[in-house]
Amino acid sequence: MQAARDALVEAALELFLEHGFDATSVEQIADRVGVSARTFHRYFPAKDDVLFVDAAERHEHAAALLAADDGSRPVLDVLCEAAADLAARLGGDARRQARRQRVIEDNARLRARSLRATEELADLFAAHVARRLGRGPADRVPRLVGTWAVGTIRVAHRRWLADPDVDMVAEVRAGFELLADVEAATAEDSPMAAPAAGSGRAE
Amino acid sequence: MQAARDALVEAALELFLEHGFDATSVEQIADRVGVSARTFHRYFPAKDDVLFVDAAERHEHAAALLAADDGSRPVLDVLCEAAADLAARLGGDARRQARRQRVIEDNARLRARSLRATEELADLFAAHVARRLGRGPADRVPRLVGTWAVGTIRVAHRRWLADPDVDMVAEVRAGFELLADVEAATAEDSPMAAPAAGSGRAE
DNA sequence: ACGCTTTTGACAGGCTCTGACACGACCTGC
DNA sequence: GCAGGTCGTGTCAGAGCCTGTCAAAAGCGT
Repeated sequence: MQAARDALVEAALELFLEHGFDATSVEQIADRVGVSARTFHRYFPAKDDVLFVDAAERHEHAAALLAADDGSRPVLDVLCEAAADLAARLGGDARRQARRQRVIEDNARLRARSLRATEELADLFAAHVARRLGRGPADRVPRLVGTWAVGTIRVAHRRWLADPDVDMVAEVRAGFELLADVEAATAEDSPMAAPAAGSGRAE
Repeated sequence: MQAARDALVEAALELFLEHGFDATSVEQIADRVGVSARTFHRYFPAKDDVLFVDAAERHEHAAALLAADDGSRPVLDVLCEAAADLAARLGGDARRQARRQRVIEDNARLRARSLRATEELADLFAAHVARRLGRGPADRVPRLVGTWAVGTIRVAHRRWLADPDVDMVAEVRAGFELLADVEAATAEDSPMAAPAAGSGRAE
């Protein structure tokens, strides 16, 4: 049942905010919804998972965006769009997201796991850059660009968490503007690996 | 006893490589060294900690490097040096490090925690950039640069893990070369936030 | 109503981590 | 020499997370 699942997420969120993540047991969450702890674990393999249900689908959406890239625009622009989309979704359901993030933010283990999710995103981005550049997904440039791109998202996210008035999408775009100068290195026909800093960027 | 502690680390590493992280219990580790499980937990609050003992001191060293910055060189150069130093240490004790990393790499939870450590490093870098630029440590530019810098380290690290022949230090320097174009934005006297990059395109 | 599948609950067990208490070794000052 | 402190360690107990297994119950098509 999707309803029970949602109820569990909601109950968990409330309890986590009320007593803290570690201080609330799976049993308490299950009790509040009226199911057994075993049932909780059938929906969510681990207690943590109740907080990370939507990350997966956000990533799928980003992957779809990247897959739809027809190659008509610079790679960085495509990444920027995907990043902005992710940011919009992250900030979207603001009420729930904010609560969720507050729980995650003050628990080292959860923060770690959240970072893990962004690393997967970085791999996704890297794979796309690699595709566009005709290189391996583990090559230096794709990996770096992918990492920098999601780093930009994460910074926007953290700034938004600290101050809800921040416009995450604008933050992401601003970040990519700052990053945009490496563009020359990611152009399809550039010498690319060329570490010669002097490389004319304005081609 | 430092000896017992080291012995525990060593035994844990062996067992983890042999049976996997989850499949080895604290008791097994303790048994191999000849102490009780309770003693293990006295040295290491959690089983995971046995793998992350040295990260802290690496970070302290990086912090010291940054603190020694006299401001005579561009910030990015300073970050690059600190990053290269970290890379050298990461690749240093190669035998042990490599085993350690192999264990971490094929376990999602440990990967996550490892990322958490690099996030702390990002904050360290961001704080230094902020100091140099006279801005707040949570401001956009410092955070972004810090994040990108440690992202660069992480990419170098991952590439080294995948292929031990990769020179991590060179990898880091190459990464910073690619990133170096944002340098203008981090110069002390630049308009900095100015998103008006010369790049004609965007949005 | 009859089976089939899915969902749920109950019980059992293994593991991690923490807390409380005891024992011995090793100082230290009287 | 000896009382008292501390430090490392062991033992025991307990809470909590997670998993496996089995059985009951609830949908659902026929």
